[in-house]
Amino acid sequence: MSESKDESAAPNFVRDIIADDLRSGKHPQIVTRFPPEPNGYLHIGHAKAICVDFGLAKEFGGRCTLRFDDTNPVKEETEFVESIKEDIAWLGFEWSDIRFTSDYFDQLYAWAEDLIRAGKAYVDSQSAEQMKEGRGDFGTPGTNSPYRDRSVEENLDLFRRMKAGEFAEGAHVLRAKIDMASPNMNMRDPALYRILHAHHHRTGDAWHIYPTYDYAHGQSDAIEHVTHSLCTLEFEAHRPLYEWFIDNLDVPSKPRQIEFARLNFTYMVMSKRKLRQLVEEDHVLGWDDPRMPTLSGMRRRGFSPAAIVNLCERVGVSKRNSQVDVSLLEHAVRDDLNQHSPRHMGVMRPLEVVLENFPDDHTEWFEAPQFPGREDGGGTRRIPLTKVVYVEHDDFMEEPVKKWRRLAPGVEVRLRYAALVTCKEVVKNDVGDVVRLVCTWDPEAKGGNPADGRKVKGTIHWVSAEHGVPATVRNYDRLFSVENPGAGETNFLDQLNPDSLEVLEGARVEPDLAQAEPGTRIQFERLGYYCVDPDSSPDALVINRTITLRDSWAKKS
RNA sequence: AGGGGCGUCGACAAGUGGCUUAAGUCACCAGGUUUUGAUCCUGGCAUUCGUAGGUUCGAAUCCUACCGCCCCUGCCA
Repeated sequence: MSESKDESAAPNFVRDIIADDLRSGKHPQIVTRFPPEPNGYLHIGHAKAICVDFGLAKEFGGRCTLRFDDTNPVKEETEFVESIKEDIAWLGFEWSDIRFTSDYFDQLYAWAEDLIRAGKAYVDSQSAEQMKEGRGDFGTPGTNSPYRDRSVEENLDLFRRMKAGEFAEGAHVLRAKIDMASPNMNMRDPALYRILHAHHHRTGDAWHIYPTYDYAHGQSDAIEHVTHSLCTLEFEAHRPLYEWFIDNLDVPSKPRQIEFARLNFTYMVMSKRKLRQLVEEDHVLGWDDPRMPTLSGMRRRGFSPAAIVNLCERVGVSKRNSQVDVSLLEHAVRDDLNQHSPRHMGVMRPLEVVLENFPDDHTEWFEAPQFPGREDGGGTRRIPLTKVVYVEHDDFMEEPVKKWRRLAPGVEVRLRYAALVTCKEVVKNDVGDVVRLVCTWDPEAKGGNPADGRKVKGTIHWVSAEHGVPATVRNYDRLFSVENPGAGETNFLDQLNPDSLEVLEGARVEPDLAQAEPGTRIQFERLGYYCVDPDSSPDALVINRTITLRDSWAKKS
């Protein structure tokens, strides 16, 4: 059991730390937490954090709590709480508890008074601008606030009145009394509480002061007995402060903060600001637009949770700022979909083919495996062949290039699983477009196996004109056309890929797809992986292309 | 400028003084199988670990200096 786990789990420094702590007996069991701020949708970057936080807890038999970091009522909404829960569950993880930092507001407040009584916090009445000036610079130490030496009594009185709502926003702020000359800016008397007369999504109007992230996070971890508080690199400089609170307060446990690099991909933007801009300025159709790197977008696109979890394991955990090649994501998606998506045929741009020697009004049925690669075929589906079929327009070339293995005048190809046909005639319209092919079929080669054993190189997909079901297919491609959207002086919006969405209204697909439920993931053979969109209905199929199959032929040409 | 991090193949990433004349994955290249030009299989792909010195019988791993990149001056998280 543990051996197979070791094989799949690549070593990383966080795993090492946890394993050491467990081995040494520092902790009998580990506790982690995933602490999203409920102010937006989760994206693929969060998926990595989820895999690390929940995944490591699961792997080592510990627990992970889901804690909404709701210390800023002006930015947070309940709507996001639900979508975050849905996304985590979709990825397959279970939280041991759901908590909110706001659950701890009373305790946090009590600790703040403790700090004041210990002479380690004070109410500053400077303006934000004055505080900024007093903070100094990277090179120069800050200066103490003129309010820094207020008495404990005065501080307590002021702080309580802040809490009671007696002051305007910005009038006062509670600060830790640490060191205005610290080379670490975070230690120059950081703010603990600010006055905010805002309605909180959970505590309503009960509070007029709210704790800052720095003041709330570590203590919340301590309350939950978190052993390993895993976060991203930008919090590294906050760790001394995190520890200062833990050391100066009577907290129930001593969590350890460990930072690791966030996940970035080529051809993507991940910042909340940019994602919001894409949605609000209508560059995409919403937060769950299949081109978005949000988990809801990827879900709608057809990415499977297993693919995303596998990807995170492949990417690993380190402290290096890095940007992962999207091809790694694409590989993870194809790898999982290849194993789990039943095969079907669908013609994106239909070209009519008439089998002239095929009996009129006749339907020939064939059985085709759902998973041709598997030994047992993974089950079968039935597909009808009729006199008129559609093939992919791209699969015909009047003047074939060298090494062409598809339809062309005089050439014989296989209609996958069904027949061998030879192109006899090309019919064009007034402007010279090919509108129809007249072919013959070999009645002796049912299923596509020639009686004489002759080699037929090309196999193409097709759909019966009579039985095929019309569908709208939405082909998605990467949202940006450059590896680093917005790098340097450029505006990322100028680098949107104009072809990120292509809508095909006239596709025809196998009849057994007519009743497919939204969310159904399939492969259209020779094309790619697809997923039935939520917009789909039995009389108006809408299918999203998740990702194409690899195509070494297209690459060559 | 001060502080905190990080630099191993095109992209991720193992490795923490000898079993490494540096794992694995993606990408890429070359073959094979194939009723998906898919999958699958095989082979190739860093004499070198940011650079320069040093310690050592022996260094990607230790020391020194230098170079580069990222983060930090919100009453955001």
